[in-house]
Amino acid sequence: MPLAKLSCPIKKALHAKRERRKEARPGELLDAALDLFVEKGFAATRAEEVAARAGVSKGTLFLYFQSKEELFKAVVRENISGHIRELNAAFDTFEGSAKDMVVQCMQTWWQRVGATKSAGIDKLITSEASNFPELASFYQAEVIEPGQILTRRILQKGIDNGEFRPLDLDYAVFGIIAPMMFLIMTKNSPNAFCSDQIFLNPEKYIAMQIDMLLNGISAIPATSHPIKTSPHEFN
Amino acid sequence: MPLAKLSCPIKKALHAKRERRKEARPGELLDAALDLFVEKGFAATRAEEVAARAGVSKGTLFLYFQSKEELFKAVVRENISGHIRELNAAFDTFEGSAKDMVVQCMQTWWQRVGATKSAGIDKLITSEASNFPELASFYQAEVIEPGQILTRRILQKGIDNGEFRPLDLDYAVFGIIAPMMFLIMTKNSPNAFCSDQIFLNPEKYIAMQIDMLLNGISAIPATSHPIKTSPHEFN
Amino acid sequence: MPLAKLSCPIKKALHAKRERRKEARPGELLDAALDLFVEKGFAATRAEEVAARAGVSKGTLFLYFQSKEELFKAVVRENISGHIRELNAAFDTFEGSAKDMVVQCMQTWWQRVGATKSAGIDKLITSEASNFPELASFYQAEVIEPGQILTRRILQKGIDNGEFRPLDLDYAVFGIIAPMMFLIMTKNSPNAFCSDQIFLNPEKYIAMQIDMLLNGISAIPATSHPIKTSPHEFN
Amino acid sequence: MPLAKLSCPIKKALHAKRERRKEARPGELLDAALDLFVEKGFAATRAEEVAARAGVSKGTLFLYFQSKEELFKAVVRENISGHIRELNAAFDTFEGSAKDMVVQCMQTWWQRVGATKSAGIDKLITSEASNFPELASFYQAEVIEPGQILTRRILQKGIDNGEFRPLDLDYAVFGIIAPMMFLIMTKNSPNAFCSDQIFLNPEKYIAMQIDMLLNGISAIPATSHPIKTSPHEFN
DNA sequence: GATGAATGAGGATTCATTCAT
DNA sequence: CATGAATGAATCCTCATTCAT
Repeated sequence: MPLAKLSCPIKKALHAKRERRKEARPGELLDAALDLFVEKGFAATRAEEVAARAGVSKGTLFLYFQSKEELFKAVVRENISGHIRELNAAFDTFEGSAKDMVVQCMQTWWQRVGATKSAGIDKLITSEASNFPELASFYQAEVIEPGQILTRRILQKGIDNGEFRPLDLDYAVFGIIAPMMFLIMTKNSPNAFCSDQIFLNPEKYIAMQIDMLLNGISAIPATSHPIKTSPHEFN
Repeated sequence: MPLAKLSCPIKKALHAKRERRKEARPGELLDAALDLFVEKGFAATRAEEVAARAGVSKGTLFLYFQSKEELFKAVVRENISGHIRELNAAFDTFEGSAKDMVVQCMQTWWQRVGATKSAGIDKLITSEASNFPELASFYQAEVIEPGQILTRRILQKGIDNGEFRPLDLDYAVFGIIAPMMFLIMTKNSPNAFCSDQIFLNPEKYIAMQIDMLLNGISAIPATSHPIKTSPHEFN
Repeated sequence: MPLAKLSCPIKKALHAKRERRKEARPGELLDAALDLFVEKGFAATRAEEVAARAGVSKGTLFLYFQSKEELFKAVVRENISGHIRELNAAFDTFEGSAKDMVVQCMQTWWQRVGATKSAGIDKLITSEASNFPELASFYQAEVIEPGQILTRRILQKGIDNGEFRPLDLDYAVFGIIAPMMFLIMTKNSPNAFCSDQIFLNPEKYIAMQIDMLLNGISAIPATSHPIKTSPHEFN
Repeated sequence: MPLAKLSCPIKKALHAKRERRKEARPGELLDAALDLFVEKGFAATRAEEVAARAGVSKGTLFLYFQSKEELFKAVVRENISGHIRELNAAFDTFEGSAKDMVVQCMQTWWQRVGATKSAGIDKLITSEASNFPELASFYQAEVIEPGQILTRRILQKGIDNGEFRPLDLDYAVFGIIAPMMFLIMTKNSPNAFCSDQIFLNPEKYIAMQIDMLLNGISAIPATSHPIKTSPHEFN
């Protein structure tokens, strides 16, 4: 009604914008929800807040998502998507050494996934997995396993061509995965890990982890270093 | 006043046997709370549920803890402070090499902290930190920083005596911390990481991580391995 | 989530017809709250009861008032501020004698304030003041002091023009205020003061009080009547 | 147990004190309850607080009083007692004039009743009457009516002997009662009436009220002063 | 009798969800 | 479709009352 009587161009612009928005609503809601779920957790995020951040009313949220739980699931499903698939495809055509591939894979993953909001999903899942078992298995199938398979392929290639020493791949994959997951956690749990003194620069962190991963920290590395319970035990 | 007016026999039957065990209550409540907080998160855990699991009534919980939040803090204090302090003390009297110390430290930490219920708290914190800023800084001061300092001491010792090559300690510490945090996450987010096929054996995982940490994965490790953006980039 | 799972016809029947009358709600709630607070006191009045009397649900009450205490304050603000201000304004333009003004003021106050539900608030305050210090000072500033100032102005005028004998105004004001407060108390504590036999007619009561106030009860009044401990003491 | 092994005199003293106390308990509880009920109201007073102030445990309170309501009733009944009866008896043997009697009665009542904790009962009743109808009628019968009868007797005597002009006693009694009730209210509702600036001296207040009651405030009192709606009305 | 630990009904408040406009 | 007023189940917490010691 306010704009009803004037048919100046601005009105059309507004309507056009609203039209476009109509299409975009679910996406805006998902974005807002992602932010808030990551920041505050599922339970502590209020539906109204999500709506407000998306610029719509509470009612509209429930127009697009049956419930807060469904919204949560949609957020996860929407964001888990094909990043890993994409990395896998890239691997198929990659020409360099396995070492380069490790470097490339970790750096690229960070740029395309870890540094984006999507990474918040990983944190979300770890927090809420037990309250949403079905989501957890979805995540398992969509992210965890493909990620492990990709990692495994890279390591296998390095072993095959003599770049890497023989490794138990079931466990070695976590040499790559663990530091990246840890980075996500620190990035997405602002108060938990990052005091003022300790603040990670992601690129430097990744570089260092790659360095340690490939070369270890020992000055004179032993190719075979059997770990056993040391004779020097803690009291 | 509630039951005051009916003094029929059924009333007595309604009351569970009232045991008076003032000394034991707080501990039982803390145990119950730890279980539930770890399992479901802070917000999703109802006060009454905690009480029920401890075998007491709602009211009794609030007899010992001013609020649910205070209960949470008490759980944290009870379960995590001291562990790191203990490890630090152990370090002071340790005789072996820095490598042995790394091995020992990671294995001992796992046995004494990581494998226990307490470790669930670490996962909890990452989820709830933003909703409880003061708790987060408490955790920061009590756990994160002491842990980093201990790790740093060990690495420094190894560098000093030539066991380890020179390292940027600010980042190298995460070579030890990250895999352990990752292990906690997987252990305490049962559905998120551990499908039926992929199930970690913690000791084996730790051994492998130590192996990679000390020796890296390269067949012919380069003592200096500058990481740079590879010429072979992903598409 | 509550009713989400049952979508049987009975569900619709459970919902009372939902009327949307945003403008009207606060007023209706304030009226209901006034009634109940006056009748039962602040603490003994349940929020849900107020809502029910206003014809809305519990939740709606908290939509308009942040808390029960805020509701209480709103009731006070709505009902008592302004009355005294109004009387003060009336005084400014009053033409008659001071005596007439006393008469007029007491009668008008009764009609406009004392006889209305608002007066129940005055009684309320005396009961709940100690539990709501900030409310008490609000009341003090908004009602008590302006009331005293008005009373004092009237008496001063009468003294100045020789209608009244010289009086210690700090205390004389209560010659007017006390009987009116007493009237409020009796009117709003139905069981406490008004048995079947003894039932006050307010207008007659006020007339009588005015008569006694202006003329006293002595047959041959002494202009100066120093009160001292009488030689005839009670045993 | 702490004192079990020493049989020094101090132990006996403690026991002796406890013995004596046992008799006094209900009285101490009633005193504590009176204080707290007057100060905070019925609902806002916690049973435990009453017990604590009486120096006993929560359980003990319910040993002597079936419920908080019964405690309240006992407090009222205990304190309403024979003050008025006493004043009535004093009147029977009083020798002085009716004027002296008014003076005496008001001053004595203040000293023996108004200034004591018992007066808190009057405030209590006005606050809680509607929640405790039975108490209200008890109060009515024990306090209000005897008080009015006494007042009436005094006034009647003054009229009979020509000291007072003819009065409608049904209303004139409140010329004496109202200021006293008002005084009680102000004294027992600390925050409601007494700001820093306005603080009543009871004796001075009573003297002034007596002065006004007996003599009025007019400079030239008219024995007959018919109150009617003045031609000068407030706007 | 006295104690105070334990109980649980009750009440304030929140917030996901509904639905009249 | 969009809105936001209205709803009421759910949850934290209090405190009168009970009862084992």
